Amino acid sequence: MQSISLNLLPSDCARPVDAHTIKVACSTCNLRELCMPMGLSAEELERVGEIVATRRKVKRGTTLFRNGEVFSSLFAIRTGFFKTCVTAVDGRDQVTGFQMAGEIVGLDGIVSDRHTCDAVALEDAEVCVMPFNRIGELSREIGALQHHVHRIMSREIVREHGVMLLLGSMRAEERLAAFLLNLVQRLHARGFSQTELVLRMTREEIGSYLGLKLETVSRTFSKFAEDGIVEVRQRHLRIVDAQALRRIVNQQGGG
Amino acid sequence: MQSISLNLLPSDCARPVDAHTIKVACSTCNLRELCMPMGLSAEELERVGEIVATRRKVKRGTTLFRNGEVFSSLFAIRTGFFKTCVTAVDGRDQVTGFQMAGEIVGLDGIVSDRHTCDAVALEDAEVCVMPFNRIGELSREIGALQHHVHRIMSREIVREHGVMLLLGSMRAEERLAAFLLNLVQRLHARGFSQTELVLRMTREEIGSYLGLKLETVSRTFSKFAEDGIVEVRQRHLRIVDAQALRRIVNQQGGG
DNA sequence: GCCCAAGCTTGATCTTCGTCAAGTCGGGGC
DNA sequence: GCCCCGACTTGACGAAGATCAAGCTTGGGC
Repeated sequence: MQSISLNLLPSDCARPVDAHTIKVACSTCNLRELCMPMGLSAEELERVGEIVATRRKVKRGTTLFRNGEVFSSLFAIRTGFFKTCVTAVDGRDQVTGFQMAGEIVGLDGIVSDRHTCDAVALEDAEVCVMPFNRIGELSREIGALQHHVHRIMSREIVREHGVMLLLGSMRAEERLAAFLLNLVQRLHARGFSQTELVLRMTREEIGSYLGLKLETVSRTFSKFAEDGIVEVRQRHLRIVDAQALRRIVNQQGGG
Repeated sequence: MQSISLNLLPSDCARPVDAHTIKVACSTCNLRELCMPMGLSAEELERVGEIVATRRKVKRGTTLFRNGEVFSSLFAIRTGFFKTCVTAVDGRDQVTGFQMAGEIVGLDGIVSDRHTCDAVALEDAEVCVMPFNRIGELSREIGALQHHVHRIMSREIVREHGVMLLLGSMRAEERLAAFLLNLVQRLHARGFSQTELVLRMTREEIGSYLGLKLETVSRTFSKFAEDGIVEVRQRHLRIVDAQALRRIVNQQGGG
């Protein structure tokens, strides 16, 4: 099975990169179609590429940003895997999403100029730092970029609607099935297997995201394994019967 | 359940309004500070006001837009009260929010040029129709408008994070307490009482939003009433002890 | 290669909320 | 003013998942 790259990192974790380097990097980046607007002229593509001010490496277990920190940039994930989570005043916290290469984090910070959640690397990662004022300036000139930014934010809103549906009306098996299908679909879109994956997060983190306790996540994995739907060995997962997962998600909650 | 209405509208429900009328309306609208960016020059304010192409009345029980319909405009609520809800393939649906005067609906449609949820008026309502391409054009020229649009979308993302926390980690009493505090706070910001309100939605709709069944919502209201925290008479609510509600929300889920 | 702690699994029991059922209330239409 | 239906309340019971507890697995650090 293909593992998501492990970026063994040198110590320079936030080095500036000159524009030329970035231009080349963006236009040759295989994540281009995930991060960048489509249908740009060569000149526009070059200018949009210059949005990326720096790269930043984030070690596993450390935060890219934290609740309360000043917001100044959005981040495009180049490599690695993140979770974002919000924390209530009483200390409870809730994983609000898992993000992988090509996805954008930091949108939560725009409204109040401060981040309102934490972004934690679940494996060593690298992100492109995109100063938000630079995005603003350039999207005033390049319509496709402006629309792209709007689409990214709207997509996040729609994704969260889906999570609300999941949390509000699905049972444990349905939630986990939906989660696995979503994860494997996104990995597949990045060239990974449709059937095998390595979970980068703990049972507890999955549980937090799905509104379940870690024991319930574990038991549900075991149930799926018994039923021959998946094979589970710790964080290594093989989806044996994706159709069964789809049936589980689409069946009415009531039975 | 409401019948599926096809917007059989009286003819004055989507009437164009000339720019002068709108300019006057927007600049005198007491919702201005909710809808419009702050810190604009008089000239900018006038131009931003021209975004509103038409007004549209939406009768109680009918939809402003529906899942699958082509997206072309955002809507600013002038009067009335809406719910938005998403529907799963199996027919389950989930209320994703309740919107009141000064709030913006339709952001879900940007990503795919189609709406992905329904917006239903819970009381007779009127909205300002703001064609999205016009917003795009003008925000290229007026930086404050551009930032305003970004902030509105980011605010929605952050709001949904809060709902995810609620759905993922709170118990029934905490959910309802958080819901009531949020509702009364938003009403208060619009000049209504801090302690009395009329619920525009059914117990079932509250339950859908909070991931609870209507019986649980009803029982929890009764419990709050027994404890002297609120007075409930059908949809009329008086909050007697807001501090108690805050304590309920902030207490750890575990006890 | 070994050790250890973090993460995971599994079982037993308890709690919360959902389900089903049987009323009651109240506002809109006549 | 009365009727009726949709909305709401309340009770009894059951099921899903939480909690508590005990033991297992494994991979990362030495």
